Amino acid sequence: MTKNKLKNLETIDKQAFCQDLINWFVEEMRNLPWREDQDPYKIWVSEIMLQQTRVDTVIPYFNRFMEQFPTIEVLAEAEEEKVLKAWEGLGYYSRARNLHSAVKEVQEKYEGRVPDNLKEISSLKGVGPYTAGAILSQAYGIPEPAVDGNVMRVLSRILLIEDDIAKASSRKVFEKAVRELISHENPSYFNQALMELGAIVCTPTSPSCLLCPVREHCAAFHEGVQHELPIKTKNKKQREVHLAAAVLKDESGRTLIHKRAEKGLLANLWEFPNIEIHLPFKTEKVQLKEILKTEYGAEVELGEMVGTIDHVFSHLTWTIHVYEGTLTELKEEKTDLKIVSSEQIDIYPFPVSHQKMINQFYK
DNA sequence: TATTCGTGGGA
DNA sequence: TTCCCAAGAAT
Repeated sequence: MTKNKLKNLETIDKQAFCQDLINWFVEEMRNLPWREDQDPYKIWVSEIMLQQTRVDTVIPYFNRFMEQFPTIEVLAEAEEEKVLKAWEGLGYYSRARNLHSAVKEVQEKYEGRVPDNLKEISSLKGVGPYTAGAILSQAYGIPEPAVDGNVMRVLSRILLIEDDIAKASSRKVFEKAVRELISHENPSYFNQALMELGAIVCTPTSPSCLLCPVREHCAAFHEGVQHELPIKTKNKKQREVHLAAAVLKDESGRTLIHKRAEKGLLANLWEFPNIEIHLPFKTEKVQLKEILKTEYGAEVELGEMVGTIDHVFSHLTWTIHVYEGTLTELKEEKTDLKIVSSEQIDIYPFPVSHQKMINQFYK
């Protein structure tokens, strides 16, 4: 009853495949800042940043991050707010908080040395199956699979694997394939070459098969079905959320900002005070003024709506109606509220949606 | 297992 | 415009 999904593993010339793949990588690999040496810390940071994020986007963030936090020791002793600020604009901010937490654990529990075994490295926050394999193979030469989206796309074509790569369970199929194929002489280059091939040649929509170093090993190429793979089900449409936000200034031109909750969307980042609008209650302006008083202890004079910010996340969209106003009184001193000047505001990490508000309505 | 977690770029 | 995507992990 068990269908043999990896039928083409029996016929592929594994030795020749590895050789063709790695020889290509040696010639064509891009010069990337985290490839300058095999520092496990640099590889670790790069792999976290690269999760669901393009190489071109990561490069400047990685360089700045390494300048600011050059070693595990430095990062372990940094304030979380500084780490989030360095991550500002990169997205998926729990990556930064998990990395910071895990680096602290490595510093304390392993004397600052990144673990070189699957059990320990996998126990670190933010290190899942892919990242564990990437670090172990690239930093320590251990033949562990590092299966990301590239690897699933490439191998789905080479081995004609028709599992839905959108399903979490499919990753195991590809890990099994990698365990059969991986070069034990150079697992680092093998893993990186599969990803590099996916990024440069074996691309999602129009693979450059004529430039592919392993096309003679590729079942999909021989069948002419490379455009039909991988199989991937579509994702759902985003949920729409409406917000009303207030850019409030006190008599000296400073503005009120609020630190978001420590869990959930944009956790621990800062924002302008805002509320989600549920229709069809009072007008949003009245709701906003009311919440500012009850939840924030802020007495305000609100003007008319001055603009709209639209922002798209992967799973929802925000439409923010922006109100300007005057802060006349702030009753309590709360740690998640601050009144800051235009110079001080640059210290705080904001999501891109609120950076837009700073640029358009504050500075 | 399915959903939640960002952002910017390209088809 | 709309959709998908890009070196995934946590829950």
